[in-house]
Amino acid sequence: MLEKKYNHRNVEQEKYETWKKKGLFQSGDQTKIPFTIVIPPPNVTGRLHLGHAWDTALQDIIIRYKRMSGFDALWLPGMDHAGIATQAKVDKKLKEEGINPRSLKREEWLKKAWEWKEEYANTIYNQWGKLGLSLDYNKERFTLDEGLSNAVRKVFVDLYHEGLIYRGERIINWDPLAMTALSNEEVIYKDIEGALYHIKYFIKNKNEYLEVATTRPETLFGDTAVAVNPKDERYQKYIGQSVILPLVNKEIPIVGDIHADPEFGTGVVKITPAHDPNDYEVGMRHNLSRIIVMHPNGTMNENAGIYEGLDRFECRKQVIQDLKKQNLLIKIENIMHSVGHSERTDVLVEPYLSKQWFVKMRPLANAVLENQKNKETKVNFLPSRYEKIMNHWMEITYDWCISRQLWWGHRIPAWYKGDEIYVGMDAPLEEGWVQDEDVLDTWFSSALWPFSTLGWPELTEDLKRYYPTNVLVTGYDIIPFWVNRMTFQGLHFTNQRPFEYCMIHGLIRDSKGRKMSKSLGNGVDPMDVIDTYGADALRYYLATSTALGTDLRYEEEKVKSTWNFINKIWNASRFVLMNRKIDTEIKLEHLNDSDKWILTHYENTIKNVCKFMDRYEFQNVGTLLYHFIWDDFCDSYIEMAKFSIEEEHTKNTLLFVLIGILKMLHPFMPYVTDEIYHEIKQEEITTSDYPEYEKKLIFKTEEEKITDMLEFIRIFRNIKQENNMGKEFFVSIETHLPDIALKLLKIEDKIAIKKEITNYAVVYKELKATIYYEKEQTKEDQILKEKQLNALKSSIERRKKLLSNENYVKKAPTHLVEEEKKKLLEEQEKLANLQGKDKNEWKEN
RNA sequence: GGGCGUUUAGCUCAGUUGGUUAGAGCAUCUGCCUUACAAGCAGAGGGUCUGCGGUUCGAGUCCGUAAACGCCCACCA
Repeated sequence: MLEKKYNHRNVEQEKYETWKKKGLFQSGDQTKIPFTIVIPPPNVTGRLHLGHAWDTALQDIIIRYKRMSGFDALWLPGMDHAGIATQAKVDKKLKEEGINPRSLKREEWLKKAWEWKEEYANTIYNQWGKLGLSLDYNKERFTLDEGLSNAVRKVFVDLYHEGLIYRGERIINWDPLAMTALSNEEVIYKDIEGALYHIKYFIKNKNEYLEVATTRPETLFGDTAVAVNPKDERYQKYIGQSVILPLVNKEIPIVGDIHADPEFGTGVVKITPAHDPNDYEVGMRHNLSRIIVMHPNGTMNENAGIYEGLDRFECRKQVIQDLKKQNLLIKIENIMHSVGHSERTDVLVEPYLSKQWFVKMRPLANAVLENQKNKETKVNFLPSRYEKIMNHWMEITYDWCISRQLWWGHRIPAWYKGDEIYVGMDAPLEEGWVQDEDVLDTWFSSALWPFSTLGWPELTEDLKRYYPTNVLVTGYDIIPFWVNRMTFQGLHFTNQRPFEYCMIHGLIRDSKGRKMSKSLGNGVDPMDVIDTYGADALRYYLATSTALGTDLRYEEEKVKSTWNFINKIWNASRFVLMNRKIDTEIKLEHLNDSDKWILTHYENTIKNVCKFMDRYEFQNVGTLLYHFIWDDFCDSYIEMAKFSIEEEHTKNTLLFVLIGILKMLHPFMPYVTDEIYHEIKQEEITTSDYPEYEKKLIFKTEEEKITDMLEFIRIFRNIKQENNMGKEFFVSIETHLPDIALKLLKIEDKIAIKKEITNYAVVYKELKATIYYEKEQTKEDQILKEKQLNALKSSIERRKKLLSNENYVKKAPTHLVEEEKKKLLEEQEKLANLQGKDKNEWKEN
């Protein structure tokens, strides 16, 4: 028997290990149709946050539903090595231990990194377990494991030979703290306060100067020209002449280039080809030399002369001071401008000329755009608007910088010998080749995740069976990093979309709508929530509280009320089990009206729940189940069942419906449903069959009868309560009322013959009764009655008007018109009835 | 500059292809310890669905327009 109180800790304890031992999450039943989800591999950088809990809860709900619906469900787990993020954490830890991470040999450092990985992977296993995720651990992968590394090399080598990967010197985004190149996606633009420094660049041999405005004066050591717009009448005459670069006293040309916008600043722009992407282009057009002025760590190099060694921002201060001294600084204009920051380290990104590896994006992106036009083969986004995000990215994307100056990652399979380059799966056999020191962007391997995890490039049984995957679940913030890249790599290498559907959820915010972040300290640890309310409550809350694709404000109150809901289920189950006839099969026979009523509601619930489950609209599922369980099953049916609890049909109906409820709830609340289900059956609910809609359990007539009766009861109670009746009243029943109504209303001993005292009519459809109440009617009572009458009258008026509208009668669906007519008649009768009573009263008074 | 989203009860959110008098949770008010549950039961109050215009017999829902808030992308000397 279930414990008296629902205790989530007791319920959830140790269950997960049992499930795993029993192999409930294993895929592979060849007799079934496969259904696959690959988990978005969490980074091995730390603990899972609420966003992970949400993301994985959604996936677990889908996979459990599919498993119960007869699919060979595979939910493939795994983790991501998370190159730059993990390396930063490992370095930080080493520094805390007093070790300079760069003083270690690569192999030594990697050993430390693997130790870190093991530790954090264990944390994540633990958290997955707490969340109750039905992952098939037999298929688990890690982005750095051998198979996946092989897939990464294969992709690199193939793209290289197809001309879609190349090595070149370009302006890239440089992170001076992590000392690595970044992709565009890893740069976060933030509006910060800055300044536009207006500097005099004197024209050679003249006492004239051009006013150059720049936000980064420290880069002037790399200036190799100044540019003006060739159409700018102010400066045309200077094109071809030279200016003297301040502080450096070097002569550099004045060029005419459309990049200079006459409207912006002074219309004169300094050109620093090695430190700005636009300047790089200008430099190419005018054949300018490229001077790098910084070391990789953001300090100035030898090209900065006396400023060598200074940090870039320190140098900026010095340069400004020195320009001021030489009277070369015209003014400092404070501006707000957006500046790129490194996603991981948050330092200002430095545009930097550097030799890196790139993926040539245009052909790959075009293939995606083409494929999205084909309804049969495209990736379907849920909600569909997110497709535009991907398509837009595909339209504007440019080459992807994939090399990273890190140790933690897939080493680039390129070897150099002098000027020769060799790219291949393995090192060349001859001596003298040196492998590229760099590793690949972590997203390069994640981009292959849906197929590399299934054994690609080998054509394995798993790949054939489970690929393409059915649905990918992730947040909208990950679309550019991951979804887009999986899509083009999947198309290119497997000729198929990597997933049929891409289900997008939002971000978790705090109750004030702010992003959860470490700096704000408003983060919520899902493990704390689980400890307080249980994983079941958290999962149900996360999955059902918001529509697909929109953000979620975390509110503890709501988790708490979900806990109450589970407690309700727990208690209802206790009631059913207490009254259970042991060891009998459930046979739905000799049903009474209320049995038929709940069965009808139950079947309709199944039908609608399945509809919404299939569309992944869990919010709607939540609403349906909540209403059905709490209102219909608990508050209505169980209350009715109490009057026939000794009868077999009642016991059977209770148990039958409870089983279905547990099954429908199971994907959302695996723990508590498992616990209760085991009290009923020996089998596992996880692998049991999902309820199916059965039309033969729909009883329209009885359903209507009980629904009307319940509504009648509600009206009756309302009148009693509104008039503060207490127990001093009598009732005359004027039409047939089911016995159960008398029982529910507790009026079996109050039936009386008509009395000429204060009375109230209770009318609903065919059901009528009059309550006699031995109390003088007060003014308030009369006002109340008047109010009721007026509401009724206006409703009748509304219906009359509607029905007299020819267009409505002609064009609206017939059943609606009929319904209107019926309601009108009912209300008119009710009005007549009420007014009749009123007349009596007024005669009395 | 381009695009997207949101705006519904005090708060957080639902609202299917347009169809009675717009729903839920929490909060509020009233009455109840009724033997599954007081973390509960029974009942109630609370909304000009952001504004304006249009289509329609009928608009929270479709179209146009404006505003507020938020997000994404691009540019930024």
